[in-house]
Amino acid sequence: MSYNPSEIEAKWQNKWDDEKAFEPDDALTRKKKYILSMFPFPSGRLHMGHVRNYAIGDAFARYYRKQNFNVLHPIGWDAFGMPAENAAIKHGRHPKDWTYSNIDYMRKELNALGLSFSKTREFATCDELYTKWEQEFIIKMFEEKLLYRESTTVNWCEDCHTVLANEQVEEGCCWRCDNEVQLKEMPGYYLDIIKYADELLDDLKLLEGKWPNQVITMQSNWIGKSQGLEFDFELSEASKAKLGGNFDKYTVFTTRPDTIYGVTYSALAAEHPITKYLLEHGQLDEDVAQKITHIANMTERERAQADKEGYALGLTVIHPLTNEEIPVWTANFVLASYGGGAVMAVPAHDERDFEFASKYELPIKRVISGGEELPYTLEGELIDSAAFTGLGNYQAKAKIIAMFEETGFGKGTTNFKLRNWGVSRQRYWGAPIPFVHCKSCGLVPEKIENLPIALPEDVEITGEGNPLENHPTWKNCACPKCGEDAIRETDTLDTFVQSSWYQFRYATNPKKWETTGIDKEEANYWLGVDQYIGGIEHAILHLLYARFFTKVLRDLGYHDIDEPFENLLTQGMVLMDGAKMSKSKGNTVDPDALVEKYGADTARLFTLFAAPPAKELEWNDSAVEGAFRFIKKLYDRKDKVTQNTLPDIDQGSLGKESKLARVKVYEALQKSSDVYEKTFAFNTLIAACMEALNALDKQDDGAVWSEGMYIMLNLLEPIIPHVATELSEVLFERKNLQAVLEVKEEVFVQESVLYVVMIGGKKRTEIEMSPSATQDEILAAAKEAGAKWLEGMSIVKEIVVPNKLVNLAVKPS
RNA sequence: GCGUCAGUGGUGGAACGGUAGACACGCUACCUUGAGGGGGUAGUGCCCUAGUGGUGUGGAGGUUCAAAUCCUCUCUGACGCACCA
Repeated sequence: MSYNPSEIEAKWQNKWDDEKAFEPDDALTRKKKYILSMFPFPSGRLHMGHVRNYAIGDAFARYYRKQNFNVLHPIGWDAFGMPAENAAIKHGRHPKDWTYSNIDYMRKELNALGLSFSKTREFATCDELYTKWEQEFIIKMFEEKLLYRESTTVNWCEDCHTVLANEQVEEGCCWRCDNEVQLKEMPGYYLDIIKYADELLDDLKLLEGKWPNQVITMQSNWIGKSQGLEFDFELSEASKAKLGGNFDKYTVFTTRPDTIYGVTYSALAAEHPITKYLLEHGQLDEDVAQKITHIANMTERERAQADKEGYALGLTVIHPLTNEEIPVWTANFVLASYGGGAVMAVPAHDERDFEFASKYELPIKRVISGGEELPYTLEGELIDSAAFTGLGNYQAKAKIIAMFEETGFGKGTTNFKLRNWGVSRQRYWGAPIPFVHCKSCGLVPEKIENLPIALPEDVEITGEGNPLENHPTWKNCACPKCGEDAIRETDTLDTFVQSSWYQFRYATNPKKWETTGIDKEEANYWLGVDQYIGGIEHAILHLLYARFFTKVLRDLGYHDIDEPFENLLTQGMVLMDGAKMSKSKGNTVDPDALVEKYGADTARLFTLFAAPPAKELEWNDSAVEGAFRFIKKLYDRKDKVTQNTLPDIDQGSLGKESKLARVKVYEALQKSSDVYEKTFAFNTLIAACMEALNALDKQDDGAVWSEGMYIMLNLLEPIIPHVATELSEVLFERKNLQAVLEVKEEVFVQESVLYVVMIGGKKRTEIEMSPSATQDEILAAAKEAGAKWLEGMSIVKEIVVPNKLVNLAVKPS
């Protein structure tokens, strides 16, 4: 019978369902592996990126199951989010209906790929039971003051009608719709991720060698820790008077306290309270005021692209060390969101300060020696710096900070680029933020026993505003504290909140889902995730948030885990004609059609064979055919097998080709643990199996064939599970899939060893030697064989690499 | 500008510092088939005077008996960050 993938695949998918083959043990006694591929958004259909992601994860899960681990390999749905609402607006379907029917369809698609997911642990993040626990966490975070509500300038996407977190702004545009982001002042809920910035940064060390370097560096840069000095500039008396006595001083931050004697001006952001005061009280010339307002209305990105621009504010401050009076300017390069929105400017040793000072003819004073031109930003000795003159600038930094601390004028401090995570979204299809606004009690969290605060279903979604705002019976409620009339919060949580803790939900036994959010004992057993697989695009967003949530939930007592994802594999994109597959470009391949035509095993084999997982995968129709051909060949060779167990083979009785075939088979077996545990180079493991099959084909010993298939099917089962299980069933009653296979070293013992003879570093000839040959014998044979190239030469050095080669270093004699 | 990663045949890609190009795709020739498809055999980095020849892993140096691999510089590309004081 010839290879019929659809029949075989349906048969085994049903059988696996019946056998409940992929559920982890409830008992937490065996060694465990938690294998997780990032869960999908239920967009409607699977794409090739999903196939790649889940093929990789499934290979790990099946491999470790065969190594006798208790394996948790779950799947779920990242189900809240804008596309559901957009679909509702476009097609008039309710987001809930749209989402759950997409899930039903995509579940079937995943099933057709033969992925070994636990079926009992599946959930969607829009399930009310999931929302319930999430809301509990949010309330606990509020109680611990990790969640707060505040009105600030936020990133606003007009297209999506919602606020965006800093991490969701890419090159000044919305991460989802690419619309330009605007600035807007409005209230919102924030998670104090900065409180965990140090731990998030330090613990990156624990991930070295286990996460891609690139991701670690990106996170480290994003957190952006810098250490320096924070001190106050006292305003001059005249300036205090000008500000109506409302301000005495303001704080600045610098990472270069060693240059403090070179300060020639100070600059404030357009949004700084002092700048604002001057604007609001008409203290500035009208055209200057207009220009400053114009700057304030620009996004950070626009300002970054603009030329340096600033205006003197007619104020002065006192230099804390020299008591000089220093002019205060406002400048478009000073960011309101960092370091208090005010800087000391040292044009001699900072490029921005220099550019600005040059443009506005402000004085420039060198205080660090070195180099010829200004600005000079490298190391050097201090000059013209009072008692610190002559010190190296590195040493001076520490001394100046110490001096400020002693005198109480300032202190050493740390600043982060990381901003607190804004989690409120003005959208319907998300988890409601479980708070109530009460006239007398203020902001009040819901009572835990009232959770979940579920979304009302009777809403009309038009795209104009948040439907929760227009739903009186939902919006109007009683205050959980005083019982008076109150208004429910209508903002919902960022969808990244749901994906920040799903790894803990899977680890909690579904039997407890009604009564427990995260089971501590089970979380401690299953986590960290032993292998996490997903796209590089989450390097900052999801992976940073999930690390943060893990630490917060730990501190709230839900578990004792520090890092959620032990090992991370970031898969490359799937490309067609060099470009990312996308509907808009029309260069997609439909996984359903692929499975229909060739079967799931071919789809999986191709995606794992065509490129190593971390690299981009270029689509190639002919290579898919090639993968199909290999499976077909493997299937056809079942007739070569003569025994239904692993045979004992007398190596001595075999011909040369059979011996070589055994070598290839055992080389593949040896490679397998390396691939799963270290290199992840599935492509080379598949290549090794192809070599083994090619070598088996060159001989006809039934026992060698039986042994070869027994082992190869075991190795290939994680990759092409249907056909490998089918053949294993027919040939070996699946005994080969239960066994942990051992390498037989005697297979590698050869009667003769081929040595390459190199003369002067060039390959010249080969010699065949007995494995017991001494070094002298090998050298003698090499010299004889290479006599032709040794003529007129004298040997200066002789190298013998056992079982590999001889290198004779020569020079003309 | 800064950071990370990567540059190997026509293509995807292999190579503990030890025979560069495994494996696969494509291509060429031949065999099988009525054709197509499928299968099989042989060949396939480049150059030449065709050899047990020369050369070859973006480029230039270096370390080594030996370098795609290690070091220095440089070029190119991808991704990320980007006035962070």
